[in-house]
Amino acid sequence: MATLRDLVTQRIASALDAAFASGALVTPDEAVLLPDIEIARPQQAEHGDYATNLALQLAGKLRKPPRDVAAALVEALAASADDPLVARAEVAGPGFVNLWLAPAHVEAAADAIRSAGTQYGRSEAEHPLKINVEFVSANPTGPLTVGNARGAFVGDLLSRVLEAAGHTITREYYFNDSGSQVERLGQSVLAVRNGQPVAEDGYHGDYVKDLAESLPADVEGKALEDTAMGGWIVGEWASEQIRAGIERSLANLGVRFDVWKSEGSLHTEGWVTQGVDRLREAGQLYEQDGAQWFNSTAYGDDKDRVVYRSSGEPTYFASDIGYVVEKFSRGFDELIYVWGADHHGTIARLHNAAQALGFDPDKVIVLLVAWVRFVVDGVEASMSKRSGKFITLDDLLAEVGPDAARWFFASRAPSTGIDFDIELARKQSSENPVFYVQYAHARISSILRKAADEGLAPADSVAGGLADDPVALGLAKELLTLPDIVRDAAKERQTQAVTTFATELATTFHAFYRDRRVVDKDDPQTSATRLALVDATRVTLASALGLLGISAPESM
RNA sequence: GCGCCCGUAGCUCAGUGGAUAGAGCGUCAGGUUGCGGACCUGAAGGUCGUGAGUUCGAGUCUCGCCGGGCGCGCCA
Repeated sequence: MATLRDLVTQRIASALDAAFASGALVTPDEAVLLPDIEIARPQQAEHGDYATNLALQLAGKLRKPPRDVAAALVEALAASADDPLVARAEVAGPGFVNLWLAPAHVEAAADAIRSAGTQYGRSEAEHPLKINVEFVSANPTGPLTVGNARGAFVGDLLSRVLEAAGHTITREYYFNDSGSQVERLGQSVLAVRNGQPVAEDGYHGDYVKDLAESLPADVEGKALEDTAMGGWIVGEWASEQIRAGIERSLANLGVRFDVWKSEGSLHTEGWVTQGVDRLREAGQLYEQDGAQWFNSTAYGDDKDRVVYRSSGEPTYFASDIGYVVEKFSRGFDELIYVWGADHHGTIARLHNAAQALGFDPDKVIVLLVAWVRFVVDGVEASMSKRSGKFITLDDLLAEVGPDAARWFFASRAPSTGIDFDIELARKQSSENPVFYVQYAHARISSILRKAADEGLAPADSVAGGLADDPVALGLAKELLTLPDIVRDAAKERQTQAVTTFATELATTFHAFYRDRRVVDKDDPQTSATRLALVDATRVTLASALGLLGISAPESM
């Protein structure tokens, strides 16, 4: 389904064709490559509902003053009051063409919002993709911290936006259940259970004590005292307990994963071997000092990378290679990795390996999420699972709730660092803009209840009811931009624009509410139209919030 | 040393190359004989780190510099 911006853009494109056909615009002797038509919503109302800089871009190529080109475009648009889409067009400034939408179109589109319901804002993708989004992927050696959790927010929000833009998403959690850290975890749990001190490089958090207390006398039928493998056995057990706990924490946040993939399974299922074999067949694998190296420098890396150590053990990178092969074997068009910024040094080798494996490296997309620093009383505090000092996702959700937490992360670019002060978060949560938006939704719900009590109902259609009221028309126009906002967000792979939209829409609604009486028994016809408009606003707010996984309360 | 990220109002942050750079919080001054005051109106507050360049037009693109962060392992 075409968005409003699509419709206006198409309209300008046909006007441009008409201008050339009529001779109003003429190309010089040589061929002219026409620019893509871009339109934007101007900041100022007097600049129209949409504006295009097409004439400015075309002027040089056509060797004609920008305002003359703009005038030819306006002429070709031949907009008039009874035009179905564009009611007015004019030349402005250095050569902008400003457009005003036809009220009848706005009214019809506002009606469509209400019939779309919670699906409003979603659109079909021109090229729907099957996308794998891998995120969080924190190893299960301790609860999720606020730092890990940022990836959970970013990954889930991104997935939601991509889904709304018409793509099919698989949410995936990748974890390592077989490394030496698992053994260390097991030894730490055993030490606590046996009343012994935990090794310096072990795990010290309170959760280790909890695990020790719930540790059964034997795991998988193996008594723990009489085996040198106790660390491993207990480690695997503890790791799974923690993984299940992480899954519960994420569920509290409203994040669910379609696939939990362990690194070990990539080996046992043969994907790593298959991937490395393909590199060897491609002639990009060689042996040196007893180790197997990937020829990453051939693709621009600053050094080659070890795949199998001289001990014969595979590296983490070997697993990555196998994982790329495994993921593409499931038919994904794109792989998105949400990684902590500290992993940026490994992006090049991943891309290079994908290319050497015969995949399009542009389909392997790594999004970096900046650090979250843990600040106490304005001073940075260390946060590590080993030391046991950290704020968990559960702590955060207990303090501020999932809605405020989601909004907090959704409204910031993933690439900017965050100093996270839990005291400040607690204090500010009541001032979180999310409540401002939710309040607008609750207020509308209340208005609709009040209207029903008084025997008033929203009109089936607002047709003919908005044109004469600039305040109502302005609100309606704002509702219509959500699908374009969502589509852009998916394209940019960022979600801030959705929170900005929701905040601005709430502001516009509150102003409308101040200036226009909605429930009015003395004027039932106007009241019915306004109730319909307000209901469309409610749907739009609920959609924008729902898109971010945030609730839209009927009262608060 | 090399690479990546960041630098916008007092604070936290938005800002697809476009017209007069915005929001929330904070500060100050106001607003309710009508539908939710978790609201609204107004004011103060900016050399967009800095210097060049590209462009009709730069917070946005390119290069240099300054400041902060993170990487640079046969760790994960």
